[in-house]
Amino acid sequence: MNKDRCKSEKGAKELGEAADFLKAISEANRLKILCLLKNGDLCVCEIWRHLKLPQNLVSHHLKVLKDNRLVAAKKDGTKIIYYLKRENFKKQLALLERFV
Amino acid sequence: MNKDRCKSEKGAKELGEAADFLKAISEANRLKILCLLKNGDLCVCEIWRHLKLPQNLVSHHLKVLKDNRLVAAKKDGTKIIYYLKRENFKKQLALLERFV
DNA sequence: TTATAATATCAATATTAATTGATATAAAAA
DNA sequence: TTTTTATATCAATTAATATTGATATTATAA
Repeated sequence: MNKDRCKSEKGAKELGEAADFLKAISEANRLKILCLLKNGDLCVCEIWRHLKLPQNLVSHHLKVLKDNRLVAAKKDGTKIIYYLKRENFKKQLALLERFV
Repeated sequence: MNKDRCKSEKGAKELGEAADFLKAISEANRLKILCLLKNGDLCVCEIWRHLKLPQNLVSHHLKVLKDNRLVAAKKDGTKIIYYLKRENFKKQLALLERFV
């Protein structure tokens, strides 16, 4: 069984979710953000410093990651600290592995 | 060491490659093609039958996968049989794991 | 040889995503 | 209170990708 996962209806939905996850991480700058956050939480200005992109573009990429629940943010005074949502990341990876 | 992979020059190049790989597989129909091919090699017309997309669009998606060396094709009479390049797939996955 | 089946390519359009520039918000510092 | 710092949002533009329709190619079958 499970041989036809990619043909079933349920499979089609999960396959779409897996594709969404992949879209979220398939951009070099976002991949770099994830990579940076692996080594510790960072505020936007630090991420911005590493990426060498306009600040609003960094905000945009962070939003994509946040909308996909791969990162989350917490307030620290005037700064916003971003951190990895490792468990969601793993969950998505596990879903992906059912297809490829 | 390796703590700063995502900050180095070399890291940047590999990160771009990882992103390309992810782009190639981050489309639901292509993901489905990969999934179908896991269960065995298929000619275009069979893939086409499963995907329910126009034939030329299927050809397009196959080309994207082929350009990224995730699948390859061999001739069998009038048919073209596509098959997974498992070793390349694994290689790309391994590269990805260095970042995330 | 002509017709058909299987596949690819090409140009045009549509859709989606990234980038830019300007502006808004909120907290902290002066 | 005014200014500055940190961040987000919004609208406009550009760039990338997917989709469509038409046509080319190649091998086989009639």
